This record gives sequence, structure tokens and C-alpha cells, in this order.
Amino acid sequence: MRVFTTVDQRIAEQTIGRLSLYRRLLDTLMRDCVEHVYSHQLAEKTGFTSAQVRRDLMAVDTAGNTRRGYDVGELTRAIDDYLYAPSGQQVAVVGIGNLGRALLTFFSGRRPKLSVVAGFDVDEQVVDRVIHGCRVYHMDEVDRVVAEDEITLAMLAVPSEAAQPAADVCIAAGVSGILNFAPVRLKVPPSVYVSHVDLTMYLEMVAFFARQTDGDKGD
Amino acid sequence: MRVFTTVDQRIAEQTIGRLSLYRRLLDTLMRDCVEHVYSHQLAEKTGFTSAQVRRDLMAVDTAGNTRRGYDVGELTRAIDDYLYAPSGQQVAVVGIGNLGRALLTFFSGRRPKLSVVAGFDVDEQVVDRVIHGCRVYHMDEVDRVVAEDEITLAMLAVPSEAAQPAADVCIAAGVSGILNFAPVRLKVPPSVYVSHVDLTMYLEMVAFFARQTDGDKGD
DNA sequence: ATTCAGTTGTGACGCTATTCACAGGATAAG
DNA sequence: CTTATCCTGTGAATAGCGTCACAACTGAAT
Repeated sequence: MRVFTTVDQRIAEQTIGRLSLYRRLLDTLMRDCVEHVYSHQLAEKTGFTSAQVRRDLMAVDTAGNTRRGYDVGELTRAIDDYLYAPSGQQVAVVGIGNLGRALLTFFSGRRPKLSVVAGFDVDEQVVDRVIHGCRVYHMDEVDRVVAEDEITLAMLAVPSEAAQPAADVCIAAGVSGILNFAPVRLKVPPSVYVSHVDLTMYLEMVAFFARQTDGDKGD
Repeated sequence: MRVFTTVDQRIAEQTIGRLSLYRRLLDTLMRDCVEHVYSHQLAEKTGFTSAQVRRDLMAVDTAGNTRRGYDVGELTRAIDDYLYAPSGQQVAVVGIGNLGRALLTFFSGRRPKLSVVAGFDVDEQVVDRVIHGCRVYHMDEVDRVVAEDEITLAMLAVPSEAAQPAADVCIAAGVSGILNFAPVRLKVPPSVYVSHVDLTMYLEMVAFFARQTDGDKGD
């Protein structure tokens, strides 16, 4: 039905986020051997509206059938093509404390196009160990390993005060995307994309809104 | 300067998030013994605009001085009053794997008004141990411990398939806010506020936008 | 072949969040 | 006291995102 996909003008971050969610859902549909899916079904399972789903899917090169909805296999391919680099992207975890380990565990083999291939730390106790199938290197080796393994993304799970220096080292080595878990705002050049996962902020938001829906005690 | 703070009409989630960030910033200003701060300074340090900062602060009961800006101590108090329950809120971490441990470590003593007071798991290896000053109980005890310790918030760091049952147990015990780290959408009654921290989604977003700012190779 | 039910793709619209821009106000200097 | 400066608080304008609603379409049933 779609004729041609034109140059994607400024896609909204929200749309990319939702596409990622649809993509995950499609995996479970595939596993259940579902062949077609309607926008309202995706909507129901994700909590968005069907119009929202269709609007989001306009960004990817797909064509729903007006009678059967979307072909699960084809939609999967379309989102993959849109969302992922053809050859995949390599990721490093910087800071192998509890959080770093959790990230290694969590992402191990989760998305084939995004593989966590290295960990970095300064603590001699973890350097050179293999954690969850992932070799941990000393921070001194960021430059070499990032180049050799063609790492383009880094997840920062280091203490606040170490975050900016760690980011600088990663960027100098060629990393162009950072997922920062440290509670500080990073200064980076405009060619680097940073997303900040602020756990304290999330918890405080939940605390606030939980009180609102609650018995509304106090203020 | 402000005359009176009226009943807060539907505050935006974004505003609460930013207030939390301002609040954290104020801590560092206090430590550095800074007495006053302008909206444009807060803006600079957080990456928002000064108008945004002032607009956000309209929600809290404060009054900036047109010449000296905001009094750091007073602004801190005002945000605290607005954001936190007077008596604080207690938090539990459900699922004491790597991520759960990371959360225990991370939040230990970070915010006085939000104290993580219990962990829950089903694994006998961790049950009854004390991790980072926090006692870990068996999931069977959620009901009792939540009631006794007046826990109102839960952070779910369990595997996907365990997330919904765990949420149900917590809600039945009286929890009204959930921060969910499992990659599934939780079904909860409207009286419960859920926020979803989707690590896969965040990483995929960074991967996508890093490629955009990058050499723009492929599509 | 025709009708019918139910879906997609999308222009138009509406709502909400953010930014603009300025009146009003505080302080310091003269 | 007066002026100059530079801030806050906020109404109005703007922008960005999501929703509505409907024409176009598909396939099944008759």
C-alpha cells in the first residue's frame, strides 16, 4: 500500500522507543507462530492507541494489509531495517560493579544486532576476568579494544565522579552513543548522543505519583 | 513574591522529573556553600532553559528574589515539601540478583525521604541475608513485611515471567507505586502508579540516534 | 458481481509542554 | 532619591505529539 519511503524527517525519540517495544512484541508473536497482527492488537498489548501504532509504523518501510493487518514477519524485517545498523553495533559496559554486572547479564544475547562485547574497569580484581561471556579490560585499554572490536556504544555504570572522565575516554576512542547511569549530566560534543537513565529521578517520580493516586495523604 | 500556591492542577510528569534533578543539584550547591542561584544557572547545569526552570518552580511554594535569584536553602525546602511525603516513604527491592543488588547499593542512604528497607527473593541463598544494610526476606513474607515496615513502593528487578506475579503480590500487600525493570508491561489497578524502566529500549534508542549523529552510515 | 465488515494510511485537529517576551520588582550605585 | 541593571513570574505564542475521523481498500460471503 505504501508507495515509497521518503527521507525520514526528524523522527521523534518517542517513536523510536515505541518501535523498539513493538519489535520486542513481534518476537513473542513469532514464537507463538502468529502470522498477522492488527494495529489495535499491538496497541492493546503495549498500552498505546491503534492510531498511535499506525502513525509510528509509517516511519518504517512496511505496508499493512487492510484486511489482515500487518504480516508479522515482514513487519519484523521492516522495523529491524529501520532500527538497526545492517551489520549490528557493538557495545561496551564501563564500570563492572553490581550495576555493570547486571547490564552484562541482562544484555547477554538479548538482541543479536546489539552485542555487548567488552567490559572496562579500573579494579584489578575484575580486570582480565570473563563475566557472563564478556571479557573485562582495564580502562587503559579502552582505546585499543574499542578500535579492535569496533565498539560504537558505551553504557556507563561508574560512580558519579568517574562518569565524565570515562565518557571522555570512550568518546576519544570513537564511541558515538552513551547510555549513562551515573547521576550527573555529561558534557559531550554534538556528534555524540547521550541518554541518561536517572534511577533516583525515576524513583522520586514513582514516589510522588504513587502518593497522588493513593489516599492522597499529606502533600 | 508569590502570593499563594493554589491547589496543584494536574502536574506534568516531566515537571516532577525536572524538580528531582533541580533538587539534586541544590545538594551540591549547598555543599559548596552557595547561598543564591539564578534560574539561568540551574538551566545551564541541567541543560534546560531558564524559562523552563522558572515555570517548573511555579509548582512549588517558593519565591525567587528578582535580584538575587533563589535562596538555595529555601528552594531546597520548598522542593522537598512538594516532592516528598512529610514522613518519607519506604521502598522494597524485589528480586535480589545483580540488578537488585545494584539498586540496593545505589539507593543506600541516597535520599533520606526514600529509604530502601527490605529486599525480597525466592532464592534460599539470599533470603535472610543482609545485603548493603538491607535484610532480604522470602517472597512469602511480602505481606507481613510491607505492612510492618509501611512500605509503599517497590522496585521490581525480577525475570520477565516473574514480574506480573510479583507485582500482584506487592499490590495486594499495599504497595501503591512500582518501578519495573522487567521488560514486560504490568497490568495493575488504576490506584497503583507504575513506571517502566526499559533497558533494552533505552539501548536501542541510543543505538539508533548514535547512528544518526554519526557518519550516518546505512539506514 | 456485488455487498459488507473491518482494516489501513493520513490530513486535519486539539491538547499539552515549552519558549517568548515583557511588566513588575529588587538592589546597588550615584 | 533616582537611575540603571538584571532578575522573576507569567500571559501569550509556538511547537510537538498524539488523536480523530474518514476515504480507500481488501477479502469474504452471498
